[in-house]
Amino acid sequence: MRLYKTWVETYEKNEEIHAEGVETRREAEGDYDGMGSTPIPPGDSQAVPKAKPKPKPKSSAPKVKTDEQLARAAVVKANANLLEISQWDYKLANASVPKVVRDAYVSSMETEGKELRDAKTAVELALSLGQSLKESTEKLESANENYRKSSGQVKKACDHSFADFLISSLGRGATSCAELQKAAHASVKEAEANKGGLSNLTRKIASLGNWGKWPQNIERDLTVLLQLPAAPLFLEIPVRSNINRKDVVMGKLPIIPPHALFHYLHVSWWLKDLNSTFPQSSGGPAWLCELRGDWKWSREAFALSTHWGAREICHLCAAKCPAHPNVQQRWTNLDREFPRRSAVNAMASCFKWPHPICGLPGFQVAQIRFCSMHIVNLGILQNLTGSLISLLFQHGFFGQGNMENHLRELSSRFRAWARVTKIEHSQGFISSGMLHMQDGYPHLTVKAWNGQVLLVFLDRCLTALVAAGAQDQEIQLAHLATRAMTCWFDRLARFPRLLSQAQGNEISNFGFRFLRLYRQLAILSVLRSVARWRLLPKVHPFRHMNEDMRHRLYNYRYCHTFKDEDNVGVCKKLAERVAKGDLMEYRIMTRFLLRVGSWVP
DNA sequence: GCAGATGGGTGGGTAGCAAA
DNA sequence: TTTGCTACCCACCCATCTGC
Repeated sequence: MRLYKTWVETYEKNEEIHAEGVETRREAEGDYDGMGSTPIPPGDSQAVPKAKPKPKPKSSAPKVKTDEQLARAAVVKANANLLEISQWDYKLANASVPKVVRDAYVSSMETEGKELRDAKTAVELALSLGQSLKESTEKLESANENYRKSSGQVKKACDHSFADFLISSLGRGATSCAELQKAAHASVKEAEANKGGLSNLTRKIASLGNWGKWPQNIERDLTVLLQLPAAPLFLEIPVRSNINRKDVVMGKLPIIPPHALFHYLHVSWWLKDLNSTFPQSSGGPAWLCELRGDWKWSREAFALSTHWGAREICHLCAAKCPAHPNVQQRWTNLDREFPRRSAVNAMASCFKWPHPICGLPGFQVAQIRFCSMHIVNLGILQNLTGSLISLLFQHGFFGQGNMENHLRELSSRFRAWARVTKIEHSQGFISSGMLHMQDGYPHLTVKAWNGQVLLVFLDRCLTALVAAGAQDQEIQLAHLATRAMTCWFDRLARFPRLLSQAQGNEISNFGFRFLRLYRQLAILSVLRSVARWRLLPKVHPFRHMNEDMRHRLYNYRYCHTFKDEDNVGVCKKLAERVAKGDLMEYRIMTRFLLRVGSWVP
């Protein structure tokens, strides 16, 4: 949090200083009508002092609930208990509880369920007839309490959190199969000595390899116990030869297609036990929520006909390329909220051929998400920082000399600033090779996080430049755009996964403010014939991301691919653990998928 | 005395076969 | 089909040996 506190505190002051001039220019151009019916207020909305809420008078006695309120609470609790009762068979089966014991538990719970249903019916009857609820509510509460007491033992039988922890450790490469069995065996011994309880799954893990007698069989027995989620396919790919690392030979790479894995998690869970009382219409424990990846990956993986270079660039809306005759339809029209595609239109217009994922239950085109890291950090930000450095060089902020000297001075100051502010980064000295020209525009190639930190430093540089009296319009606009983007990153990191409406508005306001200012910078660069502030197609998905955060209230930090790329580290750990034979990749994949196979929600 | 080579022990497996 | 078992492999650790 230290990173963000460094600029948030000073944001309002700077915005107040510069916002007025910028807003006046914007209104004169008349090209911005805000986001739908919600215009972006000049300056920060927090600038308006809020009236202090009046302290509530303390009540002298706790509020007494009415009979009806008590009855409704008891009915809600009974409903939850009845739902839980309907799932015991499924849960016990997944906890590997023997069928005889399972049936006994389920039968016992069904008896409790009958008592609950009768008591609940009595309450509802009294409610409908307008009779006194006191007696029936007490009976229902008593039935709820009885169920709570008697379900305790069944809950214990389903609790295999220790076994899940062990298998999860194995799937992360943190332990070996033999260690897994030893830990489970030790738990069983301790539980027996102290007459404690243990889940059936932990006992089964402890019994692998004939209770550790044959350690070499443990992995085999574990694979049989947990079962692979799906049969893999083998792709033939060119790889370096193991013999001399120079020749290229064809190797077999095992994969499980995502739709096959999803089929296992969503469909086969209830197909494998049709007699289960688990509600079948809801499928297994998994549900398709989002498909994450960068734009290029999504285009190739889902055979999207819409992409940055196509006539229609977006699978979410009908935005057209800049050469389209209708100006309003072009993606460069950053002020416009394009209407989203209907499901039928998306299926007909966006896919070259139907991907198997399209046939999954619950699939929608909008679930193919844009990754904020690739769109912003590795796209817009690289052009923004490149242009900012170019602008600062032009004004001699980093002294005189050639480009190499400028970059060396920038790097020195940046690293010193990061040391003092204790912001971690891995950015070494920036060379001229990293600041290259892309289609004639400056473009800084740095890692995603380093770019984010560098942006904060460049914001500091612009603040100093403005404080020194720089009046140039480009500097003023660049300063505001940079500040808007840093605040956007701040809110992205600060806010939770599910946003409140106020949070959604706040973060999207910063996003739209950035787009508006960046577009003004792009126009200015054309008027001045200076190659800076390139408008990438990625600004269009950036607009969609902000629209989503405002309307759907979902923080885009939770659907970027930072974490997914960390899986490389997990795979590396697993690769170090498994045997290095011809089937090494297959073993890594099966070990990785053990977590999926063992996962019970 | 030190650094590198060597060899045995151990852990964690793989492959395969026969009995239950 | 599952389980018990044998033979074997490989990586790593650690003690010992060897050459400089």
